[in-house]
Amino acid sequence: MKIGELAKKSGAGIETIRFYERKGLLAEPDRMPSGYRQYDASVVARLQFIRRAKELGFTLAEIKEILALWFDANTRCEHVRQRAEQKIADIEDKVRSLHRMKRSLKKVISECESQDSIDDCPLMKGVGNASMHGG
Amino acid sequence: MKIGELAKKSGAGIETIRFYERKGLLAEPDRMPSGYRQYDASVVARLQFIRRAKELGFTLAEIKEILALWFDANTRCEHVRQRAEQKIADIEDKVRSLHRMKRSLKKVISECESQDSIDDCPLMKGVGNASMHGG
DNA sequence: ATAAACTCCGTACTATACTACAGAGTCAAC
DNA sequence: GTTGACTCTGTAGTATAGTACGGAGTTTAT
Repeated sequence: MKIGELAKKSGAGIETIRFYERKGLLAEPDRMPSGYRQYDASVVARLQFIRRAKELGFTLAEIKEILALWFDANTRCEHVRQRAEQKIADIEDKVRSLHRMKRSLKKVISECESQDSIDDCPLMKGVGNASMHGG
Repeated sequence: MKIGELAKKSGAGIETIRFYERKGLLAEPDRMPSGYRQYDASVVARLQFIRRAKELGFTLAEIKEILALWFDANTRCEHVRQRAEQKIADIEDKVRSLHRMKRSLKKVISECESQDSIDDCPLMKGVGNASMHGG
């Protein structure tokens, strides 16, 4: 498939795809005789993974690392394992924080109904109560 | 406390604190007669919350919204509830994706040991196997 | 009193992650 | 066989989120 179709299927822009290639997040694809880039279907999933990982707060540099883990696994096993375990720890950390945020937001909702005090949120413990209403 | 102490306690830079003020993530603080900004302890937690939320992939604009939820709760209840529920749904989505990533990374580790095939990852289903080894 | 450290405001610079040209070549349909 | 859509490379511009001055005034320690 050509770059335009890949862009459509993955939801990324054409320029973004070429940008990722320059940055090493996508391998340099085969070229047609004309010089046009030629992609196979797997790149769609790879681009969607990149997008999702970005939404989760990973930088392109980190995503590049994570992607590499899948393809280095056979080659430099022990080193890769350590990096993968570090990434898992990072992820578990993020999950815990998200759970805390979620619980706090639920509290907001229930207090919205009961008009109780609002500042016993674990993350937001007294998070500054200056007037932001309308900033 | 003055801005320098706040910076030290929160881990944010002085310039960053002023930047957040300009962006409306922090309320304009009281001033001393000299014009120096005067903060109370609660702002430390607020800044730490901002940092964590950033690591979780929220933009400053989103963080501003989330922060507002805690202080708008009394005023525009029903509207706030809906926004809070949307944020919770976003968060649950992020958590699910992180769990998937984690499971995939664990698989990498176990396959690292067993040398099995690597591409039955839910997110990474055949995520492009062009040679990235050394990019 | 005076030096060192801190703060003020405004502007300019940086890094990351795109996004948009310009000017040329290629392919697909009529 | 030409029009229009697509692609190429390279460079330049944008948005977000800071970060770093410059030149001034303020506070603290000696």
